[in-house]
Amino acid sequence: MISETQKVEILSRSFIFSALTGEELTGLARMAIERRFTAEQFIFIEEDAPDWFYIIADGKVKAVKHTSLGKEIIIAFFGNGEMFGEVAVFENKPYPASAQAVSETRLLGIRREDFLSFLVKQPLVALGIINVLAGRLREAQSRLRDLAGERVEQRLARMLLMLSAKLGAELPFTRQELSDMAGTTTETTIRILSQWKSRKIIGSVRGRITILDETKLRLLAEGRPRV
Amino acid sequence: MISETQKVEILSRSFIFSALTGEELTGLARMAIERRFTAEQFIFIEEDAPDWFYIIADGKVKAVKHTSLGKEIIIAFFGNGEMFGEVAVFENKPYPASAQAVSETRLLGIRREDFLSFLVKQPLVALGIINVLAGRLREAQSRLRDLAGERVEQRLARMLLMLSAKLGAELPFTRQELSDMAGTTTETTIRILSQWKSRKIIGSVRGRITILDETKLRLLAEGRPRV
DNA sequence: CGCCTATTTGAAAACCGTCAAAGTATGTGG
DNA sequence: CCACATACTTTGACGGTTTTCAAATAGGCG
Repeated sequence: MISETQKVEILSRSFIFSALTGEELTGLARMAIERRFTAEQFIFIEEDAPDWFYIIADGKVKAVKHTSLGKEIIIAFFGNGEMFGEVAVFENKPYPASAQAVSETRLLGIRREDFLSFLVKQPLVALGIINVLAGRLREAQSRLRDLAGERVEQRLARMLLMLSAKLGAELPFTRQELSDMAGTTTETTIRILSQWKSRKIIGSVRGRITILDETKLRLLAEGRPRV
Repeated sequence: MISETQKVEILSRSFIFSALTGEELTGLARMAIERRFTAEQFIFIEEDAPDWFYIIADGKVKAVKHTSLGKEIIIAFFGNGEMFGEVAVFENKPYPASAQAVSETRLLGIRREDFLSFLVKQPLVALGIINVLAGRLREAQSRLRDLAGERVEQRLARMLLMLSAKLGAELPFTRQELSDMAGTTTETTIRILSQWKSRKIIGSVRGRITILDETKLRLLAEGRPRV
C-alpha cells in the first residue's frame, strides 16, 4: 500500500497532469489505486471490458495484438509516467489490445467513470490527452506506411531509429521483440542485425542493442542501396 | 461565399460539435472559412505547417503518405462531417500526411490558434475529439496488426469489411486504391478480387465494389483455408 | 554444472512483387 | 454516332524477398 502523497508524486510526473494544482492532483490521487504486476503478467486482455485507465508508476508495459495464426504483434511500449488503456476507456468499448508487463511494474489505476467525470472538469488535462493521442496517431501512421510499403531491412532501421529517439542509443529489446514490432520473423531480424553488427552500425549483447552509427542507419532507413 | 447560417448548419452535422448550443456554433462559424477543391487537388502536403484544422462540408478526402520509393499509401478516407488535419494542429508539428480531395469537395477551415482557444473553453468538444482520436487509434492498431502479420488475401478481406462497416456494402474504390490501403499492388489485388468475383463473394464494375457474401468474406478475413 | 532462453546458420519453398502486354469500359470531340 | 484517348482491369511469366522448418551454438542464472 502506498500513501496519497506518493500517488500525487507519481501522477505529477505524467505529462497529461502537468497543468494540475496540488489540490487537483490530490483529488485525482484519491481515485487512484496501486496495482503491481510481475514480468510477463497480463494487466488486461484484448476484448476485456474497459473498466480501468492506467498510469505507469514504475516499470514497462507492452500492448500486443495477435494475428489469426497466433503470431504476436507488438503495438507499443509504455514507460514511466505514460498512460495506457485510454482508447477503450474513452470509447467505452473493449480494450483493442492486451497489456502485458515487460518487467516488474507498478501502476496507478483509475476507474473509467471516475476518470471521465474528472476529465470534464479539467479542460487542460483533456487537451494534454488530445496531445498524447495525436502523437500516438502520428507514430501509428508512420508505422502503417512502413509496414505497407517498405522492405524488412528498412522497417527494422526505422524501428530502431524511432525507439532510440524515444529511449536513447541503448535499446533493451530482444530480436524477437524487434521482430514483433517490425512485423517480421526472428530469423530475418537476426540475419539483418548480424550484418549491421559486422559493419559496426550496431552493437549487441543478449537482449540489448546499441546504436553505434546512426548516420548509416538513417541511410538504410531511406533504402539507399549498398550503404 | 456561404452564409454564417450555412456554416452553422455544416458544423452542427459534425459529431465533435454535437454538444454545442446554437450560440456556440455561431461563434465557431465566425472563425470558419469555406474552401473548395476539385478532385485530385491537394489540400495540404505532408510537412506543411499546421495552420488549418478542417471539417468536411461536402465531399471526400484521403490522407496519403509515400514510401521511400514513391509508392502511395492511403492512411485514411474522410467523408462528410469528419475532421482532419487535427494531429498536426494539436501537436503543433508539420502535417504527418498529405490530404487530397478525391472528388469535388467543400471544406470549412479554422485557424489553428482560433480552434485551440475555442477548445479550452469547450470541454465537451474536447471530449468528443478525444473520442474520435481514440476511434482512429483503434482502427490504426487493427491495421498495424493486419499489415504486420496477415497475408494479402486476409488484409484485403479485412479492408473491405472495415470499409463496408463504415460505408455500406457498396464501396466506391478502384483496385488501385484498395491496394494502396492494403499495402499491396494492383495486380495482386486484381488476382484475388477476380477469384472472389467468380465465387460470387463480391461483385464489381469499374471503380465500384459490392460485397455480396459477407459471411464468406469474414471467413477469408480469418484465414480459414479453402473457404 | 545444467537448464532455459536468446542467438545463429542453412536450405527449400511460398508468397508476392515486378515487368510486359493486352483487353475493356467511359467519356469526349469531331 | 463514331473514333479516339484515357483510365481501369486483366493475364502470364519470372524472380526476389522473406518465411518456414530444422538444427546447432552460446550466454546467463539458479
